[in-house]
Amino acid sequence: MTRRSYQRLGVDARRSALLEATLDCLAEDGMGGASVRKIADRAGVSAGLIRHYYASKDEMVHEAYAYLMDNLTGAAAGSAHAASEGPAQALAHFIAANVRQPNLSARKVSLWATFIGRVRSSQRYADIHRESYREFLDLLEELIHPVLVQHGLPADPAACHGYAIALNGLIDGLWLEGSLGHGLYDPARLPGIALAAAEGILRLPDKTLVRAVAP
Amino acid sequence: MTRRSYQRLGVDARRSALLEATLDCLAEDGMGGASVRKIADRAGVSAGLIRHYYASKDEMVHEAYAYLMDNLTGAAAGSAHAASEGPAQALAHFIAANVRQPNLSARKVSLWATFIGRVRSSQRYADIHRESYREFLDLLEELIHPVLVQHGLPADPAACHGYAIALNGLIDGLWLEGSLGHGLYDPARLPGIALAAAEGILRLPDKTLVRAVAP
DNA sequence: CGCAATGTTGTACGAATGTATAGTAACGGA
DNA sequence: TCCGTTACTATACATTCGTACAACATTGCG
Repeated sequence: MTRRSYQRLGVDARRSALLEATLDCLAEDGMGGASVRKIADRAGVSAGLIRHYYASKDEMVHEAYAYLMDNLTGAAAGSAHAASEGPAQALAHFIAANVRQPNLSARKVSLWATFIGRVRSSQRYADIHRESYREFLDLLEELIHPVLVQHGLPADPAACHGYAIALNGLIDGLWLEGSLGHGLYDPARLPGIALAAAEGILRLPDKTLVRAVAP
Repeated sequence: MTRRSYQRLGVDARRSALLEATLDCLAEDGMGGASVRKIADRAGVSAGLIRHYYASKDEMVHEAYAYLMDNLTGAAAGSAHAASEGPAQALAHFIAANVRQPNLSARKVSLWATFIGRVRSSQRYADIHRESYREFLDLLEELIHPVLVQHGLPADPAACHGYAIALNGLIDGLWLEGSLGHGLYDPARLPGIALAAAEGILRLPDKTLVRAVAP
């Protein structure tokens, strides 16, 4: 019997390769169809290797969830940070980045939904969800506050928190439906819709945010 | 060998019992853990019976998805219809109903997410999703239009459609995060947050919607 | 009351699942 | 160059999966 030749990889490289393969399989087949054999196949390794890096399949899937959420929030936060010509610009870019590629992605929303479906029944998933949600909410609150101050609007912590919750809902919902691409409208309209809605929610003058993302 | 005694049920009763059991199992264990045997157990029948009513497990799960979505949209639409003291009242009640019990439910959002995760890779799921989303969007548009007219705001079809998309995003996002109950804020605040945000999105005078749901 | 129709059960079967483990080969340090 | 370490492969195993099917019991009709 001849044995497959292989290459030894560093711990980090192999682990992230396995996580990527896990996400690929989950996006394609969901929790039901993503077996260790399929994942190993996709990663180009044998099934047994998975247990060399993770105590169980469940543990690997949990890590894949955290990995995905870091990726998602990180991308949008990067957009906000890059556009530092003012508070409104930063907030506008953050919002827009969430409803545009690469965050606007059928693959990502499928993965996100698959994991969200498990939050209720597994503490591990719930912890990861709460943590990434809190991070998103905090980020949003920090972006909102200076914009309100700049326009002389009430910016007490309670108000900011409420606005952050509402904006988070808006962003999540638009990202979600836009990513699924049901064809009922053009996803290119989403940034405009999101920004106009955000202006209304925050009671900002019209076009304050819309203009901030235009070139 | 003694055989279990049983009761013959009408087609409709048995089918809906099986669908309910399917949703129960899906909410608990996700797509991966909801096996034919567990579902049959929950419904109090033997596993073989499922294939008497459905050509395959997949077909049954698909029907369970449509069943769930009908239930969700129907409940909110009922709330809007019941409160017919004016356009603002109807819209406000519709929005509030979506972020309150019984729609605000960890079980329901878990199920919804589990199904959404499969929309991308299965045409059947995609069809059901598109249909229920379109229905929701149309409903929202019909509720928005008279409110805008009443307040002398621009109410052309394009504007209404954009507003409906934004409001749908807001509602979906708040419903989602609120239902998951991460404990980061009190879900009882959600109707107020949602209505205030909706006023902003539609550029309505403050409290127009908030007052409409207060007793 | 008895019979036909069929809703329902229980078992069987092959495929696929997660995990365990023995053995092999790639790589780095001497 | 060789050797020990260990990343990695391959096989085995018990279990569970969806489905198929034959036998049975319940129900309605005559």
